[in-house]
Amino acid sequence: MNRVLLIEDDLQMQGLIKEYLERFHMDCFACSTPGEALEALKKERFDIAVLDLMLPQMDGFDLYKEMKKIADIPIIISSARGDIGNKITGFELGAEDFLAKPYDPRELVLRIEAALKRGQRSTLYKIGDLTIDEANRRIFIEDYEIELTKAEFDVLLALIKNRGKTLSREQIVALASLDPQTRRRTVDMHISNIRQKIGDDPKKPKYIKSLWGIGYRFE
Amino acid sequence: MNRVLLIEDDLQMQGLIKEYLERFHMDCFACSTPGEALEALKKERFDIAVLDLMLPQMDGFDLYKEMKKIADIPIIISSARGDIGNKITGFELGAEDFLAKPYDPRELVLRIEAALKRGQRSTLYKIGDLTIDEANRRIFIEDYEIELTKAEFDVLLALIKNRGKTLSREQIVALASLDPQTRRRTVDMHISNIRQKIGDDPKKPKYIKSLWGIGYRFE
DNA sequence: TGTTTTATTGACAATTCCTTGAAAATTTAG
DNA sequence: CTAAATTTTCAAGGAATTGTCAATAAAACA
Repeated sequence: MNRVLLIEDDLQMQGLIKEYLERFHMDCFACSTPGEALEALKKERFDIAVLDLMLPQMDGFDLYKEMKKIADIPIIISSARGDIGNKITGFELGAEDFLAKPYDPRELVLRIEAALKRGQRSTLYKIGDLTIDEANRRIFIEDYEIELTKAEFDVLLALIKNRGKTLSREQIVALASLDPQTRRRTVDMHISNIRQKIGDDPKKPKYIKSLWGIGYRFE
Repeated sequence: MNRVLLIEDDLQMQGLIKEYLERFHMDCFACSTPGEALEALKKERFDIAVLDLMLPQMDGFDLYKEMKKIADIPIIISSARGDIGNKITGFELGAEDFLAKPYDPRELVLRIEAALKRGQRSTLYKIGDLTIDEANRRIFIEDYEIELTKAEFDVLLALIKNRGKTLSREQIVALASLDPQTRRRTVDMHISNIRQKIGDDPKKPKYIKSLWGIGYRFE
């Protein structure tokens, strides 16, 4: 059962939404102040949060940031239309979704469901400075993105998924789903290009080690 | 019967619109000055208002705010195209809908009906200069509307809803609910057209990036 | 119906990537 | 230490992909 943290200062609205969410089999914890929200977030596990930006004690944007620090769950922002104005938008803030008030509770349910479904985030492999986002096919090195070609990405991913294991060139071709006719030298070339792009020196490699006469190994 | 408050200083236009609305079974109260408008709003109930921004005695934006204070009904703003310019858009102000003049009275009728039926307001995606109004299927770039075809809109929306994610052409077809038989090259063509219309250069794209051998990604 | 708009497709150029041979560098074996 | 084997890298050629024009088919519209 999905747990929803609802932050809404209008108590009437709060009750209505909570009722709705529960009718759709969601466990909803509702609160009306930033303090309560942060408290709850520290103590309990939530799958998603719905945050009304117009709160009294604390600026909604600050609360958003505080929440993200405590638990990195998707946050749907709601706000009276027009209040956002020239300021930063919910999306720019990184919100999962954005709803203008007044909204239909049914729509909120749909958006929560969509966000949770979407939120099946792709696997991240983090090794040293490297971060590999599998489904999105993106590579970062210390927060800077590195652009790899299709084959390079597939080779690197195969190595990382089998890190610690020594792979022959033939195995790499198979694991990376390259054209089965790919020659051994071509694999070398891909490795060379990858090393160059991620800044790995073949002589004293941090990531991809060459095993003389055998193949390569990621470590 | 729906009551419409029309604020329009061009008396000829005013008469035309009023006549149209009444033909479509709407009760229309027309006025040509801010004073009359506020007066009417205080005294009578309206379901929706249509406000022409170019009024003499008072700045249209101020009038908009005054009206919202008196009665929080949806307000459709009309304005000579281009007059909005760099300023705040009708949307940012919180307008229910926005019409560039000159407009077809029939379109106004449709939009009023849509606004009333909707009751709740549609989501806006704002990314950089782009604003996408999902329910109204309209796209704005720096407050100017861009016209996309159905397929183009659906493709762009799919990309935006999955921004940051790398999508194959097949995924785009599915996410945009295009004809499942749509060929890969057709997707390219849609992307090309979208890019041209939103002014995105494929060589150094601000919005839609091509991933060689993989697909596209919105960022 | 005829007219206009939109989607699709082929063609071609431009671009990017993969492959390959060979030279240079490195490692291993004798 | 020298020679052979292997890896690394360069650079060029060729293959595949993408961008876009223009023509056509399909669809929407009046």
